[in-house]
Amino acid sequence: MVLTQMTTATSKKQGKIRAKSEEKILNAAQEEFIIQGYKGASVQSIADRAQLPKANVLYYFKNKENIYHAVLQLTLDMWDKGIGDIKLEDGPKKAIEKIIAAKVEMAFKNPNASKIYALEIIQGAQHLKEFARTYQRQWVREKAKIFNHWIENGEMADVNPVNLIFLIWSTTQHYADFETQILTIMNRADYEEEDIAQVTYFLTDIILRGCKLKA
Amino acid sequence: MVLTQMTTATSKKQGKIRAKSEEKILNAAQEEFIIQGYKGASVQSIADRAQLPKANVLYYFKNKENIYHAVLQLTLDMWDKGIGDIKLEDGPKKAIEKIIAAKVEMAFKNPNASKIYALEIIQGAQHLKEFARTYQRQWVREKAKIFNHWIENGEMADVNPVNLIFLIWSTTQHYADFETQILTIMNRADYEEEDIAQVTYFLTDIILRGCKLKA
DNA sequence: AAAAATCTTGACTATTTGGTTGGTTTATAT
DNA sequence: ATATAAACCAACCAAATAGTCAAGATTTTT
Repeated sequence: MVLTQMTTATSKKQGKIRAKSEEKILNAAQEEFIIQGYKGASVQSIADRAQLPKANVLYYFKNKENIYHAVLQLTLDMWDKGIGDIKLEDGPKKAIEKIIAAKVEMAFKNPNASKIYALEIIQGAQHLKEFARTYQRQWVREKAKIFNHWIENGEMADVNPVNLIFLIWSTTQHYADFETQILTIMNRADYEEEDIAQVTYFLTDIILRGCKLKA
Repeated sequence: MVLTQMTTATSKKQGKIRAKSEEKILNAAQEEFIIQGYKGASVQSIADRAQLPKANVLYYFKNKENIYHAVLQLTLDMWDKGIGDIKLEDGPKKAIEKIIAAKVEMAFKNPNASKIYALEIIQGAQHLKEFARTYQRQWVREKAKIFNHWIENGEMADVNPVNLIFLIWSTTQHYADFETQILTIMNRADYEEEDIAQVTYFLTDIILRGCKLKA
């Protein structure tokens, strides 16, 4: 399933100039919205970061709200794409490994998407339409059902599947959202490639064991 | 150890009128800052929520930045107070139980503090002074050392203690920060008292087992 | 009860900012 | 080559908003 509500801005396939400008604007906007917040990010600051005059930005996107919606849409698409899907035939061990690996990868490779998403939710999901807000309910229900099957079958520990999903989401996303804090605590300037493997290993190890899927 | 940089606003013990007004303002401001962000929260909107004229708000707090700093300070104090401390003599099991219980309690009882904190960190900790930014490094180092002792002693699984602390922080805080999403997914209007116990049980159970501290 | 300190508030100001306009330049199609 | 459409952009405007001020009201101190 894919989120399909495209904005006018990103839907119509136009010339490559448009595509390129829109991308520059969207990237700039994403950063500004994270750092300054929705209200704090001025169209001028987005334009500056994108190296375009303000009027040009508003030529491609009718108004600020539209820019934000486009950014949000990209974020949701990414979330949707990056979430590891699981199937009954995977069995619990492989399923958990898959979800964790996918989520950690996404957190490290695209922290900004994660941050935009987190900001939006923390602030009350004001800009998310009903559809996007409730979309995950179905996803969680489906996956929970699969986990329950494994639990009833004695293939894993009897833990609440919904909480388990939250646990995996929160721990993985944490490395993106709280990047600033984590780097400060570890006294480092940036994440490195190895961190992905290290974190994936740590989480997989402890969670699998927590689910009685590992000695 | 306590964060001790008090703002002018909260430090000087003044009359009860001042105390009462400041509290009303700070509560209103906390909500506005969460919902609207720093820039988006207008002094007028804070005043409205606090049921005071704007000029009165600015009489108690010189400017908006000051209001925000006071809110942030309260948040940090709470974080500091609410974090379960652990000691070597507790042993790993009790220590983890204590931290989880303290953090879950804080997340459910004071979600707004958690949200303000999360917003600040995600946005790059722009308003946190160096001291506050690096404060937790020491905390984490200390606790990691204790965990390492237990690990070397064979009292628990060989998991990375720093990652373990992040895991506990993220999972517990998640219930506060992503309240909106969690309630939507669970199709509920509000958290209830039992949720605290349920979540505490779930997390303690799975994490203890993940650390080989439970069958 | 008078004086001093604290508190309250409407009115005003300077600045920032989202968005518009209209004219110019550049790219594309015929 | 010429016409048409797309892209560019300086200058402008109206609304929102942080912060000031000065005068009056209330509380506290002496």
